[in-house]
Amino acid sequence: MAENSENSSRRPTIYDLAQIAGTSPSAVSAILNGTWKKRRISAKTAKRVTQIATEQGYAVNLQASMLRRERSHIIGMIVPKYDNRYFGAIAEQFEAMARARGLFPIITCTQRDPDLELEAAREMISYQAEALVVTGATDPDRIADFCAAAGVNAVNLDLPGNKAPSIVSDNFSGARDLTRLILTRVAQDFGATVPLWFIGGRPHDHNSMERLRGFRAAHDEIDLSVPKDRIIMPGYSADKAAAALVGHEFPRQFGIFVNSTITMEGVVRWLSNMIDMDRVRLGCFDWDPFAALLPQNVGMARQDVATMLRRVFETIDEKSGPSLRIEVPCIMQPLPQPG
Amino acid sequence: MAENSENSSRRPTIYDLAQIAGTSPSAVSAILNGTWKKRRISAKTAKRVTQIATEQGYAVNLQASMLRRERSHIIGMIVPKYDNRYFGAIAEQFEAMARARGLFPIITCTQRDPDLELEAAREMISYQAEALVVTGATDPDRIADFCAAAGVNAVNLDLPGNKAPSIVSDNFSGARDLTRLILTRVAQDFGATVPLWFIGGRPHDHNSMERLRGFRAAHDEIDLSVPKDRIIMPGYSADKAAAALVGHEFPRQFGIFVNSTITMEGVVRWLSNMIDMDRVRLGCFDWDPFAALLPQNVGMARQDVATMLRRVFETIDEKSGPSLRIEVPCIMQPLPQPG
DNA sequence: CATACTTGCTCAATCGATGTAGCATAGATT
DNA sequence: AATCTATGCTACATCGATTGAGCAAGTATG
Repeated sequence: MAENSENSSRRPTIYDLAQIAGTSPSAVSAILNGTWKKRRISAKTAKRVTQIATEQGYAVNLQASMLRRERSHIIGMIVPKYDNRYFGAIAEQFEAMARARGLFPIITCTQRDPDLELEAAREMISYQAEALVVTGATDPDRIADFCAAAGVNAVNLDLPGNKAPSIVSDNFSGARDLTRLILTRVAQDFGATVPLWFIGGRPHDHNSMERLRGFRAAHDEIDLSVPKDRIIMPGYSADKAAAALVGHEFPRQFGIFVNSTITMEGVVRWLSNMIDMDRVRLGCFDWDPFAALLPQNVGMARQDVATMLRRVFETIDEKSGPSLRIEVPCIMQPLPQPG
Repeated sequence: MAENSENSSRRPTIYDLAQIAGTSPSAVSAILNGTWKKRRISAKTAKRVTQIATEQGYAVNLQASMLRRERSHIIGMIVPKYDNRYFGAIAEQFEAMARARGLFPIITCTQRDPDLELEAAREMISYQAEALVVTGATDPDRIADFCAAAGVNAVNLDLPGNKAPSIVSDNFSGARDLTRLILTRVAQDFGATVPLWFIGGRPHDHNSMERLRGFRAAHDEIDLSVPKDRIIMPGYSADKAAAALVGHEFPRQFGIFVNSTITMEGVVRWLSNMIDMDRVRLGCFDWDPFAALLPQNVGMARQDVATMLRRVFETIDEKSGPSLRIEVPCIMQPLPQPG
């Protein structure tokens, strides 16, 4: 319908519309941004200009508008990957919540590359983002420093930092509860109270450390000690997990704590080469709908994305200090025995 | 490190830097955007200004820069969801490819809401996006019209339209090949050459129609006719698929064509309530790493995201007409029998 | 009839970066 | 000495939208 009549090459501006309507650019601007009543423009003129704007396929130049207004309403988010449900849910819900607050969300996926993370932050600041949510950054403090220098509000999500407020899952409690569940199910199904294996993650990664602490706490509660060689931390990737498992000896029946859904892919791949897959019970930190359907899976610690994001927006609104650290409990999803 | 010394409230501009450095804003601009050699600014001045810019935590105001330059280098993408690997891969690879071409990618997730789709397109155009990739839109033509009126290049991805060039998977061939594979495996494992069930999708959705055509073609090849009640299209969602399956009667052994990974979730949920899950063989259009590990799954038709996106960028560069329709073959991933 | 108020607009400065045109000085060439 | 060239900058208009200030014409009030 909307037809850019003659000079179809360039986008129309308020000056073009003003010329066509026989009014001033100021009037057009006021009409199109809704301040026309306050500025005492007649309804008749308003209607005419609006009509012309539609005909010409006009869209404000937000570059110019924001330059003048000195408010961008842009909120940026940095995400490492889109390859699991957790970050997918974060991105999706962040967008919806930002929009609901009248903000324009910009999300960038930085592939866990520290330089790309900084580059993305710099770009978002250049686009006049008013706040930045830094999710799962490998080096959150560098980004926070950079934001602070530019006077932009930053919040860490998922991985904590020291230079900006941080919202993270309660990895300790989540891992402890999940470990308890796996221990219980191993005891029930295999009739043995024995230490579990821990697979995935990096030994110096904050989240892995907290989860390992929870894993240990659940064992300590029932006076089990975990042999060192049962902690296998070759990174999160599926390939590394699968490779690491191949080199290990396992008893006839055993339980595994899987540190992420990505790691879980590797574990399941390895598992599928077993003759008897019923030898294993496992639980996974984080949630995936297919992983939830695996018969060996006794439960998943699902991170509470909605609550975390609510805290993120609160933190931004309150302009909290860098010492703030909020831990959001995970939602335990015990899985029923199939069949 | 970078410390915004006194007036930490507002971001420094080239005028602030010029004042501190004792030069003109023009010089600062030239130095910071790299054109200073051409403009015969001395290396000494350049070094000094760069230093000051870093100290002050300066970042260009791209709003102002783009307004002046009249080129934004922004490329927008509209995506329906982030809840499966296909759209996750699209978003991730689109970002990487856009960046590699010196463009700034903006992605928005529109939740399959036609109004939100149009709203997002309008917003991206207002941000001076130079091109728009419209992925899986419910109403691509409305968006294409809108883009055309604003003089913005649009390309449809995944779902085709008539008002802009479209890049889609070759759903027909992918579905036909997948159907062949399931039929073969059903024959091998169950010793019977019988028509399959088709589950998921909407009867008037382009992709579903094409896949159903492929499904039928593979049956026709071997002179099998598909009874009407074996085509179950209650939408893509997992819940609807699970609910639809519950009401059906199935023989002792049978095969299913699953129309998407989301649908697959519902199918597997339903499956997990079966006493004997080995009664079924299934194949799924689209790919998911966990779904690939299910023992009943004989293969997946993985959409070739990298190739599709390459075609998208080519199409944008060549400013192709609305009649262009490119079909990209799927990658068949037959799955080995586990154990 | 003069003054005040209302209505319906227009003018012009402004946001920050860019780039063309041009100016001043130093050194080289005729 | 006069001209030319190179070097190293500065001045200013510009991109499009916004907004405080203000103007002109009409209506109401004293």
